[in-house]
Amino acid sequence: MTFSEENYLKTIYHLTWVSDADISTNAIAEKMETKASSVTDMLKKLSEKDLVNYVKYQGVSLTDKGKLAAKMIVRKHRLWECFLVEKLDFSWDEVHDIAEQLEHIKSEELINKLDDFLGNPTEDPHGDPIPDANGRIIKVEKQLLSEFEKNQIGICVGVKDTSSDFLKYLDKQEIALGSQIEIMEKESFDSSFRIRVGTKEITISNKIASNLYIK
Amino acid sequence: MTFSEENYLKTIYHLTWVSDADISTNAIAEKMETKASSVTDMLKKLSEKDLVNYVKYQGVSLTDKGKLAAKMIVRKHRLWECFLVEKLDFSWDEVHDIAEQLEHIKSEELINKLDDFLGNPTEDPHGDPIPDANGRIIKVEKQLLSEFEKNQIGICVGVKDTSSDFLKYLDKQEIALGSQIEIMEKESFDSSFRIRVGTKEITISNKIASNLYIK
DNA sequence: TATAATTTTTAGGTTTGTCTAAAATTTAAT
DNA sequence: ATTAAATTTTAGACAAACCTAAAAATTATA
Ligand SMILES: [Mn+2]
Ligand SMILES: [Mn+2]
Ligand SMILES: [Mn+2]
Ligand SMILES: [Mn+2]
Repeated sequence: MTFSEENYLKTIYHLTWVSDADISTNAIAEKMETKASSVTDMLKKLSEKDLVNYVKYQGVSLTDKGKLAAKMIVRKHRLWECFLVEKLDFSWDEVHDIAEQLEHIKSEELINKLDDFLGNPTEDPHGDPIPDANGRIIKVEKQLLSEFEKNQIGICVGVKDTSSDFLKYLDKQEIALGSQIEIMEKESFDSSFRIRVGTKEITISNKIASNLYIK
Repeated sequence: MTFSEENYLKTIYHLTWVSDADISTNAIAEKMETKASSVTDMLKKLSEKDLVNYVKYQGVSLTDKGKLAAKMIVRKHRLWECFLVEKLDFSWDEVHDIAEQLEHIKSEELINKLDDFLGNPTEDPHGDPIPDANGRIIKVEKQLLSEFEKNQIGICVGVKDTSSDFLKYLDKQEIALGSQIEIMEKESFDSSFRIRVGTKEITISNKIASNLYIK
């Protein structure tokens, strides 16, 4: 399996995670910053290899084989991110691009030993679940902070947007995974929030609140 | 720089390490298990990028720029081998192929943090020197066991052949880096050796002796 | 439902790195 | 110094992964 094939599978997997329906050629092209015609070429190839169910003009979905392959790539990506943060002291906004490279290293033994070395973590530095060696995922129920109401209290357990910009903003506001967050006020006009993080009280926009997972 | 370009540079570097003279197209082709015509194509490209000095029909050598690039790849290869052996508990005969992949991961910060994490080792699991971040190498003088004479005593500090077969043979004979080796007898007929490793006394062929570095 | 807009596919082309076969050059052997 | 052998380069082709432009199919709109 080539890097390119792996990247397509992973993209289809991620798009399916949020929508669940069949994925369109254009959705893949946009996410991968490539052209629709290139996507069509690749879908034919992946279909040939029984990694996706593809019907011309009708969108695409992963086969069981394709889904497992995609999960193994995601597993590698997230385990490497853990390694970078926990062992090499990278911050959570620096690891994604390096993990994009490391996720393509081919060795089952390597990834399983890395998993053990890290103490078999179930979540990566952004709160996303790590599939085990068989592709099983422990799904933790979590809500967006934006769906919370006044006086509710929760723990920050994940981020939806994992861009460096957003993560650095959270660092600045001292919001991290595990932080306790209390809703002090929800402004009805713009759906912004006044929240308490630890001892500090701050105001965050709805856009921020829509990218923080709370439990 | 592509994987392929990096592999060519590394190969030229390794061939130069042993012979020092200009490297022939065929020598590269043989080492990389590819065709001479492919090598010619690549040499033109590397020459265009000022990574090698290439004169048609006359062989090739690395420029300073090319040599530094090659050293950085070797640095990555050997640091990853250290990581695999020391942190993930791989044995020294299992790490080369995985390191062949890992050496192409692009991130200066990653490799320097890995270097620190490992305690800035100067040698990899096979006794080969690890270039530092500036490309400097600490060369340790070492001789082949085959050049030793009766009654001499030394410490095994490296292997010339790093094939899995050879390394497994050494494991079986309980010869490892750091083992003390004493020449009990040198057979003039076939240049085989009777040696003592620790408490055990064994006979090794000249071929084995020609692949063990002693200090 | 006919037409317009959008999406998707096809057709044909480019780049990278490989190959085979033939030509050019160098090296070795009379 | 020729000729023969080996090495190296060139010429032309191919697969992978991408592209642009045009055609086909689907979806939305009047
Ligand atoms: Mn990531
Ligand atoms: Mn992540
Ligand atoms: Mn190696
Ligand atoms: Mn090594």
